[in-house]
Amino acid sequence: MSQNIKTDGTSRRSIGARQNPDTESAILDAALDLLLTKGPKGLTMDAVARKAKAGKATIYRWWPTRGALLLAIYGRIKGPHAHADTGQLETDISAFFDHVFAFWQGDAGRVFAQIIAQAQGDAEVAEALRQYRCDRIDDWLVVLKRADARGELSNDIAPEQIAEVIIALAWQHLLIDRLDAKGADLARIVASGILKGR
Amino acid sequence: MSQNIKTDGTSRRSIGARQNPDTESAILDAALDLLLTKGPKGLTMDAVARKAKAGKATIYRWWPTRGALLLAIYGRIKGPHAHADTGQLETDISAFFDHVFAFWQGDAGRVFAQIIAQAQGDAEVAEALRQYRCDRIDDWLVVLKRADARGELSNDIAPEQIAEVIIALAWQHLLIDRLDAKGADLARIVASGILKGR
DNA sequence: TACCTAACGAAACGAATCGTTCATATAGAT
DNA sequence: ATCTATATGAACGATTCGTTTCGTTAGGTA
Repeated sequence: MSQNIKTDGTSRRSIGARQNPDTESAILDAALDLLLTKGPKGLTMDAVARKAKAGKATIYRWWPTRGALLLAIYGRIKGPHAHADTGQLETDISAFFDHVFAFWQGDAGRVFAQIIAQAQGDAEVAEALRQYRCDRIDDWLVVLKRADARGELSNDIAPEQIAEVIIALAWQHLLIDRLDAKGADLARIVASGILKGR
Repeated sequence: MSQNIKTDGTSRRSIGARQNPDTESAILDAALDLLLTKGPKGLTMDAVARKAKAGKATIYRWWPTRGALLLAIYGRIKGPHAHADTGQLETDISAFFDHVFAFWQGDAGRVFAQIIAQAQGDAEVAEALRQYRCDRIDDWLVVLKRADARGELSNDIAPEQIAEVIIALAWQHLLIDRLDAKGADLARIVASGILKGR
């Protein structure tokens, strides 16, 4: 029996038959703050609703699962994925590592790590992560095509594989909290390989 | 008020003032089975206790957290980490990828992925994972020392970095469910690099 | 032999979270 | 003016959490 609906004007109200942007902001802000301050176990639907002063029904209407909420949070904080074009592949790679590590040292790193974690048991998040990774690989293919036009690439390695190695190294450093690595060190080994001579 | 203690003899009982190995086995078996069949969300303390016909107090006594339980499960199913010695570094690396991917395609892969996931919010698991990774790097340093003695290694890449790249690639394929990759393809790019010439 | 101690299964506890449902309000759309 | 869709607080039953208590079992010690 619910009969006491406050009409004091301080709470957000419906703005009609459409999503209230203020409500969306409040919910995602609350979710991000809870994740960063209380950790992944603090990101509960109840806590988000309390902090955002929203109804759980509203949250479940737009983000039916914890995974959907995580993806929305990351989509809100991630910026564009601009790759430097230094004219040389190795320095492009080095710049990428430095840039992404700096980005991840802010809020985004913890959020993205949680998405990877959530993907290990949530098919929806796993698929979204797979797609996101493919997009980032495509970004690299552009850079690699430029490098190939300059004659930098070895002929017997597929560009997709090169991109996968770069991404694997980036994820690894995120997952084990080693975002202080030097991009140049990582770029050198990727570019030159480990064998003496060719 | 608990007053009905079954004494039918079918349940495990205390074997005195020491841990009952049968109880340990039953609990870890139940936990592993739940993780594999019901997924990470199915691995609850209550469910483990029910399936193992054990008291929750017993579980919490030996494995106070979910993370501790995960680590115990993995410790129970992982085998020794023997590295092939083919006389050539690239084929050693290739054999490693094929071996670990085959191993992870069994139960161990899902368990290890869950450990990585749990580490993104559980300091105890994170520390255990970090230590485990260091041990695997040390394994590789032995292999790399052999390769260096054969004159295979480039001088300007630290062996630790080589091992880190190999492990990063292995984790990446586990986390995105790409354990069907060919070890030879991964080994080639690690060994030879991507640049034309040296 | 007679205690002491610790592990064990079972049950129950309060707290927290889950996902859902309900009634009521709000306001755009028709 | 009516219809439709959204936003909200409140409450629900179910589940899990971590802890505690109880009675039982058996090794260790004196």
